[in-house]
Amino acid sequence: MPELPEVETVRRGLAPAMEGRRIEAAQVNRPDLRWPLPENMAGRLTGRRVERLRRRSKYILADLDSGESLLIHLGMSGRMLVSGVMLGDYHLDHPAPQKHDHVVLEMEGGARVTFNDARRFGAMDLVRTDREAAHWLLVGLGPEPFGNEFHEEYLVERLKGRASPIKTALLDQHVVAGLGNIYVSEVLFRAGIDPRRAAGRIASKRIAALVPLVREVLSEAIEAGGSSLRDHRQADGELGYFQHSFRVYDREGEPCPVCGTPIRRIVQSGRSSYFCPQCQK
DNA sequence: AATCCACCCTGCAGGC
DNA sequence: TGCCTGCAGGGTGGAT
Repeated sequence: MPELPEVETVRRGLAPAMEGRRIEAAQVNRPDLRWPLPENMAGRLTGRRVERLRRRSKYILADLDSGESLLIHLGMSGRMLVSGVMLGDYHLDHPAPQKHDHVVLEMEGGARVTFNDARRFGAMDLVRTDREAAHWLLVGLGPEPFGNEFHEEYLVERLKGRASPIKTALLDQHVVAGLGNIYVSEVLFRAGIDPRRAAGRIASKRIAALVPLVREVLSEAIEAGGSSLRDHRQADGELGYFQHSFRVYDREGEPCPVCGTPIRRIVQSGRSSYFCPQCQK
């Protein structure tokens, strides 16, 4: 369930169950997800204390007291479910094992964290924390949308001369890290930019305006606990609710919330884009 | 460097 | 409790 807001929501949901606690047992049910899992993963996790849970782009990093970090990517369908903890006034019991439960961590304190991923586009790896920036999955990533390195001049410069559509450019994790198919459509709607326009031919002022809009959309989505499409859930089983705030995504044929023109769906680089043909030029 | 697109895998909805 | 197609929030790798 993975764009930046969903991953951040998962991180926040896992933190109380994991941070400061030891992994008492680790069960690894298959040798690979999208790529092979690291050598002796269960052994390298067992007995280790999770010092911190961090997020970089769409990755979660669990820093262990061994000097390694567990790198987690949810792919398209990955979930991290917490059980055996209190949620408000009631206790979340451990569910029966599900098909596609690939990794199960039993935490000190009684919590269980289950990684379930039907499509197996997700990934896990162990990396030395002090060398994580050089990890092959992280090394080329662009700046964090909320970081200081993501600013107007940067984005204008980065997109200068690019012939690819602005939709494709913003999906490129080397340009800015963490946006995905939903939030790019939402950002471009708010910016009034047609997703088909060549990135390098859009006025600098309009490109610059994307920076605060990216932050605005992502902030609102995080605040809402992410988006729950197709039954995806937060770590505690709750549903995010930003999907109710989509202005164009997944709304083909519905009236534009601004002008009433039917929202259009097109395919770009094999993925759906949604936009208002009247408001976005 | 930029761009295109086949591919990885399973599940589900919709049409027949 | 059919069969088939298309679609799904991810990203890589090879070709051009």
